[in-house]
Amino acid sequence: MDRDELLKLDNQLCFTIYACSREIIRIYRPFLAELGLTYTQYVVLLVLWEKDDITLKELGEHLYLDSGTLTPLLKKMEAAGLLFRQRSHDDERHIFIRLTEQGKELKNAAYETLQKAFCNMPISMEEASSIREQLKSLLHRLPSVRG
Amino acid sequence: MDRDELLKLDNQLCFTIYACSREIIRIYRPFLAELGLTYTQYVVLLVLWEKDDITLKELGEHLYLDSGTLTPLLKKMEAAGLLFRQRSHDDERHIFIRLTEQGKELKNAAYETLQKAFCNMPISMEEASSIREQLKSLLHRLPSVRG
DNA sequence: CGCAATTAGATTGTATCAAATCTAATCTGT
DNA sequence: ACAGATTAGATTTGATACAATCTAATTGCG
Repeated sequence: MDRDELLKLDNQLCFTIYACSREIIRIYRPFLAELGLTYTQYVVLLVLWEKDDITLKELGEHLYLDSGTLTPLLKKMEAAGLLFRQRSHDDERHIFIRLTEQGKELKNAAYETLQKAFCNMPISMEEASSIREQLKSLLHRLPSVRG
Repeated sequence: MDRDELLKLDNQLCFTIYACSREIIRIYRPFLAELGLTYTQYVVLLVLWEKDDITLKELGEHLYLDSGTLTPLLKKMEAAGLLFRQRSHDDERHIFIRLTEQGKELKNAAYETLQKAFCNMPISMEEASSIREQLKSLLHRLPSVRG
């Protein structure tokens, strides 16, 4: 590909993914607002609903986020009554994150809300699934700072 | 799909795109730093290298970004000597963005740098192109605040 | 043991993003 | 002409992201 072609916005996979990410989150935003959640708070809960009582580090590995992002986010969610942050007795360097009852309860409302949000997405389950698997394959191949 | 399946992080197209976006930008970051650019500054230049002398609004339409993001970004790039911001004489509500010679020059270095960056991506041109077209198709179907 | 290296998390500073609001300029219908 | 609606940008505020740096705790090894 020549210079001008390679540098066209339209030919950039990275930009397409970047733009898609922001536009999809924009669509989710009003639905998540009904739950009182931001998008990042929502994905934190997705992890905890699957596996509760994990360390901040493990949470960050699932989400590809570091402590600089998670620490203030989790403090806000703790203040909102969604979860607890508790240092490990064995090794005080670890912080364990546990859902409150309220945090666990929210899963039901989230399920209803997310179904509505998905209906607003002009894409079939099959197409979504196909693109998702292709991107997951790419994501797992990418060199990571987390090894 | 039942409740637990639907709410699994692994089954979320939106999260996969969101994580991919950040991880790819992370890979680009050190390469762009060689050019003295952040990722957002780089995509602004991609647009201007294709079509110079456009309004802030048109720039925002290409990038899916609004003035709240672009105004401070463009002021920083103006201060860095990459572009000029100039109000239209005909309609002073419009700001035209024009590259400086330095801004135009940077395209050559960016081409070299981006080739290097792409070599670091564990993906073939064909696969990248295929995923890109699928995501562009989705992106163009999404309802937009910009109509 | 005792010290260097490692590790987890917190903090700080910079750079996005986006919703809401504001100002100035232009357009529209009568 | 002119009031009301629309439009383009700027500003403000709040929420991420992330690199770099710091602190405290733990581990590895001679």
